[in-house]
Amino acid sequence: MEEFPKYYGGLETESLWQKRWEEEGIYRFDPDSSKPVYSIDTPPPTVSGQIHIGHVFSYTQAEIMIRYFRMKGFNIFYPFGFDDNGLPTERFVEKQLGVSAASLPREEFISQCLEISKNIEAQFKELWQSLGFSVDWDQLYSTIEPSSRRISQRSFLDLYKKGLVQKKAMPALYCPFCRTTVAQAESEDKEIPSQFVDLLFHLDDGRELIIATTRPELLPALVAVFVHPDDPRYKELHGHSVRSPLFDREVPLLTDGKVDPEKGTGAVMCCTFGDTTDIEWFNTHSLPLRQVIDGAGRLNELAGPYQGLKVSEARTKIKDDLEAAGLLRGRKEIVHSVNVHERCGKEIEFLVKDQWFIKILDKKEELIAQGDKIHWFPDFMKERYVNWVKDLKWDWCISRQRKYGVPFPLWYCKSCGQVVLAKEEELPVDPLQTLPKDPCPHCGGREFLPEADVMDTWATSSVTPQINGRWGEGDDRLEKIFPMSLRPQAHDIIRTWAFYTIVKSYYHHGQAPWKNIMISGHSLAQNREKISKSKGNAGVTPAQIIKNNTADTVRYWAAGSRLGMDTFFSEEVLKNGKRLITKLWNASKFALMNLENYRPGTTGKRNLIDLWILARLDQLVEGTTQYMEKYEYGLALSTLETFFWKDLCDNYIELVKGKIKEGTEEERIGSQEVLYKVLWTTLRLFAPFLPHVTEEIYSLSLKENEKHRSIHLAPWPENEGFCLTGEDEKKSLFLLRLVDAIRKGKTEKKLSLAHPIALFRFSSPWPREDSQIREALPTIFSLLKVQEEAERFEPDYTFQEEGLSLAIKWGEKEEKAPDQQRPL
RNA sequence: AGGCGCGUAGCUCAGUUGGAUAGAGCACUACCUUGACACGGUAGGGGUCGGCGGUUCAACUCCGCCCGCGCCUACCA
Repeated sequence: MEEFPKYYGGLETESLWQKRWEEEGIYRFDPDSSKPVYSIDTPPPTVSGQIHIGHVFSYTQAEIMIRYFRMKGFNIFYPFGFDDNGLPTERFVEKQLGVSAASLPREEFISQCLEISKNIEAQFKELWQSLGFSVDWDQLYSTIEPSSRRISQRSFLDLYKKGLVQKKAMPALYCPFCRTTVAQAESEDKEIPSQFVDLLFHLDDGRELIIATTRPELLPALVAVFVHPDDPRYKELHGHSVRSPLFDREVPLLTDGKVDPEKGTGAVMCCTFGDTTDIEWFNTHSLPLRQVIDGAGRLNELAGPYQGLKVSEARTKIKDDLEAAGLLRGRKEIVHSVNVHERCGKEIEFLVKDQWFIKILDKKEELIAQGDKIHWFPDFMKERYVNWVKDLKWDWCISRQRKYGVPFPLWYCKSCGQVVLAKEEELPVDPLQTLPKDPCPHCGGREFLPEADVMDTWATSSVTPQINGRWGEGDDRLEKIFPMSLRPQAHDIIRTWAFYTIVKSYYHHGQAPWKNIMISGHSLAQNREKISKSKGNAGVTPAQIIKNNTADTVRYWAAGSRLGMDTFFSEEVLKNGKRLITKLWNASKFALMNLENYRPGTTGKRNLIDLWILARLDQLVEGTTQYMEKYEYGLALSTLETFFWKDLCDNYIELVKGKIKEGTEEERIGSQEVLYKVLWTTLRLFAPFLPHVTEEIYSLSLKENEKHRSIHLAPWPENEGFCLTGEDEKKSLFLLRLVDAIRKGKTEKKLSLAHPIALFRFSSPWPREDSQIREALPTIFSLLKVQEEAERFEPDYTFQEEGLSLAIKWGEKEEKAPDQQRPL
């Protein structure tokens, strides 16, 4: 056994172990192993800015579980990846460089993206390593690398051949600022101040009609006016037409039950398009299309004199002109919530564009059924998935009018206009760079137009199981790892990563991508708000927090709440973690001191105290294992912590000291064997949570005997069937009560726990000469300095409760020699 | 407005299928340097379990309504 240092090395020790784990490759996936495979589909973080403590919270919880499964004997496939293409990365790079993508040539912009991504990815990897993550870094992937692009394009071709993706012109969410369409998942709500204005319209017979709107700039896009069919105010107007102010266009007055008579004046403008209701009416009432906003967010020729103005400029100008013409009858300041693009915060418009859509709306039932086949932890998170799918209003639009991303593998034939797909062997292909080798299969044409859009970033990051499984790349990796065992992620991305990945796996393979999904909560900022890049409330960086506290301490914090629950970042909890690590170090050090003359494997005589801790240990193994099986790492840890601190340190280790020092050889070996077993088991139970300190203790002590290369490759402890029942159990608990009672006596009399007890007697429900109790007494007397048991004496202190009474005569405290006193 | 979750000691959180005086850590009080650990130990104070009603022999736990907070979705006339 090596020398056990007085103090634990903390950060330095951690980085040494991180390096050794990596060098020795102990977390590598072994494709030839006969163990059952456990594969993890880790969400590739988006390269779009700095990582914050919330990411650490979520990823650490998963990592703890993965360490558990490794110890349970699984062959772990734990890859890591980065999602480094698409709009999020583009926006990030634009910000970093202070340029817009449009102002740079495509090639140059892409090479800038790649360079900046590489830097960020290096930082990510360093951070994960500094937390001791047991990732197999040989499996590292990025969603922009050629094989990922190929698989992403293969995914598109497969969907195309199955008729699950189609190009169609229909209203889509469009961000004029980013100049691209976006998916429903990329829009979010934002409270924005606005003005509700009353406009004066005239009916065809000259009567007046007031309509309230927040978007007067859409007047040139007016296609109808709606009222509620039962609204008495407007009953007589049914069938008439309405003339719009300023633009002098005549549109029909129609009725629809969706109109809320309470809102505004109960009469509504329907423009193409102001909101989702407009789209609905456009479809249900077959209205004409009048699109006045262009891709740059400016009004077009349909707006007449307002052509070229931005939406916001046009809004002001049109209001001013209406006012001047006496057609604006009222203004009301309001704050309303508006759909904005999550990446830039700018208002989203609905524009009709020719876009590629993956079919969702007519597959909702099947997609919900797939979600149902996955085990969700915690189970209620499934509701969020189901609700999201149920409420979807759009098919999944995957066209992005951007530069950096995976291109569509197709061209359009110039003569017949048909789609010409790339061939499997050409992938990955950039249609802007190359042309089809063969003539158009539809008409034999030889000239082609490339599809210039790129795919939505999620079109790529939704195929992570396929990327990890090298789908279609000519080996059997996919069969080995798919469906993947676990998807770990936070609850905010159920609607994106989880949803899209389920869609893709179901469409490609007819099954859900994972067996289990664990959904973690968020780490909240001090004011109970979600931490997010846009709010800038992330606080201290994770790297700094680890530096200040060690990785094991940060992991302890991350494990400190139940799965799925949001938690605060808390210095307090970090402090507790540090205390635990120190205690673990000290307790191990002391246990090992007491094991110095013990030969592992030998057995001796056990007393009731030994049997009690073994029984508690089995309960602990049972309890923590059950919690881990339910992904309740937090409950497992707190059970473990309570056992370690209360049962092991405060009681067993204290009690066993005397027996090991003063007992017979048989007694000594009996307790040493138990102590060894308890220490080894406890360390392994702590290992997934505190991988560094447990590895360090293990390597300094038990490794010599246990022989596993790392504690993390040792098996998770099993229940060995120890338990105390009947009288044995009652007697063991009695002995612990006896210890408590004596401690209480000393404390009440304000004496040191080491204060000698000159004379002592006690009574129990068992005969005086009960051998099991007798055997355990020297241990207790040694700890509490009981010098002599006596029948008759005048006590200084007595204590009595059900089944236990005792009497004590205090002894004289020995003065310590000055040289024995602890130096300051 | 709908969905999901949360509301337990001053703070951070446990309390698994309803069952005796509701738990832990921090903080607080008193005492104790005990042979690993004062980043320790022993004892103690502190809670109308968000509110109201219901089911039950029994409710922190189940049901209904309400209040507060968070997240997701909807609401742009």
